[in-house]
Amino acid sequence: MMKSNDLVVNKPINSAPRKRLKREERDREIAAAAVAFFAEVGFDGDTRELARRLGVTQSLIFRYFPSKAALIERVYQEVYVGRWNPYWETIIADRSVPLKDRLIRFYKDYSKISLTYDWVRIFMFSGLKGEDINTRYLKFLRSRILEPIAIEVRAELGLPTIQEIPLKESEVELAWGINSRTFYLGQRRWIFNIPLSLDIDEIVEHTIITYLAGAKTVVPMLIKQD
Amino acid sequence: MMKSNDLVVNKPINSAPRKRLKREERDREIAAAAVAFFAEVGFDGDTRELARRLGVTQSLIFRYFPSKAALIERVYQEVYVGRWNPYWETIIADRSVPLKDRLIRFYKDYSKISLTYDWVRIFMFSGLKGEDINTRYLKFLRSRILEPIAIEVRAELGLPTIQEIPLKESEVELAWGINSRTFYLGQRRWIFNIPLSLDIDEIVEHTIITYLAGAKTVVPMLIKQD
DNA sequence: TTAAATAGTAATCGCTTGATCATTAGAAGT
DNA sequence: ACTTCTAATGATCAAGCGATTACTATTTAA
Repeated sequence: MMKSNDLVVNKPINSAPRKRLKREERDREIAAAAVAFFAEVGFDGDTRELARRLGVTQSLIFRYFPSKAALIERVYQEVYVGRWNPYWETIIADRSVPLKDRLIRFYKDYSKISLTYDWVRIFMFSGLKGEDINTRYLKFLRSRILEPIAIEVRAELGLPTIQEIPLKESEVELAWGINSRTFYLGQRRWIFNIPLSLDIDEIVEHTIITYLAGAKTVVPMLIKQD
Repeated sequence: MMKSNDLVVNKPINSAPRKRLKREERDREIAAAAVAFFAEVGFDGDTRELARRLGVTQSLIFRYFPSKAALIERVYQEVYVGRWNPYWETIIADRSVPLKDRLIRFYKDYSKISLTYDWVRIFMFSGLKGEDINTRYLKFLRSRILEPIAIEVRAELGLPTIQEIPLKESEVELAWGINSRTFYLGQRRWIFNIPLSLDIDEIVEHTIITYLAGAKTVVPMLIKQD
């Protein structure tokens, strides 16, 4: 809702001297501002307000992006594609390190990206909007991270390999638990506004320990079932 | 976005004979439709579309609710307040039943409410909108469910009571784990559109077993720390 | 110094949307 | 059947918003 003393016009508030940036630089500036802006107010946020925050006219945005939808698409690229670190996938599989340490290391690092204000909120806003990029991202996460974790747990517990007994859905489901646990931290912090009294790193450690303890009890049962 | 063949007028599509309901009945009908509608499209959904789904004119909505904000407030009441079952709180504390069974029983029942399409999505939409009702709800949940669970775990494991050693933040944090785990199921199903291949009841059981196994390992450590 | 190229602006269009109000019509009481 | 009450309608307003276009100002190259 607007306050009555806000004046909505089509130009930036500070009539500072017109700044002329190179096309690529302005492009990045708009994209970055769009990520922050849409993360805050959602994708229904209007382009005039975004322009105001950039100190630029609203029409300029449409000289860089053909439509608001295209701008939003760019935001997805920045957040989903641009922040994935392929090295993560190798951490999980490195059996020269104890599994517990691998998991803790990965999740601490992954949390630094995926538990930021922008990431958490963009992820939820786009999900609620029905964008299939979320679905694709989660499928990617499953195949690159969760299934590998479930496989490593088998090895850790001296259980049959997936060649002998294929991975059960419920084993992957158990691994989702870590992910859901940490992501929920981000939601509490950045969506529900409940400050976390404990350090995230500390919670990650407890989560991994809890997961491994649970897996030790549950996984042997799971793979015996039909 | 509108499709060009949609015709937006200010009257219901089927010009069926005008139906005249009692004030209270229409009130409930609008509120129920608003829950379903806003759960689907978010709170930026427009009142004309809501009216169309009700088979009623848009102006009628404003004869029952003074503003859209008031209608949304009503939606919160329906979802947050109207669906809480006070009996849940007694299940947790009933020591005549094994803790594992109590937890499974509660979470299976709670899931039936809080993992519905409407509930999950309204919860996220209102959270992202910055409504403090989410914060209040989660504080309520913490005091009525999570802290009691942490207390019961102490008793189950034969550990000191909270009179002897006050409840640690990290013990409550561990209990959040169950909740985050199950809520994430709802999000995967109703927001990210990933169908769950396993029965929710089954996942709840695994989650409780995993939690209790983890608690057995972790909680004794936690309460020894400063 | 001048002209071409282009980053940026100001104004405006057309449609959407919350909200209002005078009017219409279905039901209840007599 | 007639009157009264009020649920529901239809038209309309004003503000908001995505998008377009003619114009302006700043670089860059000749």
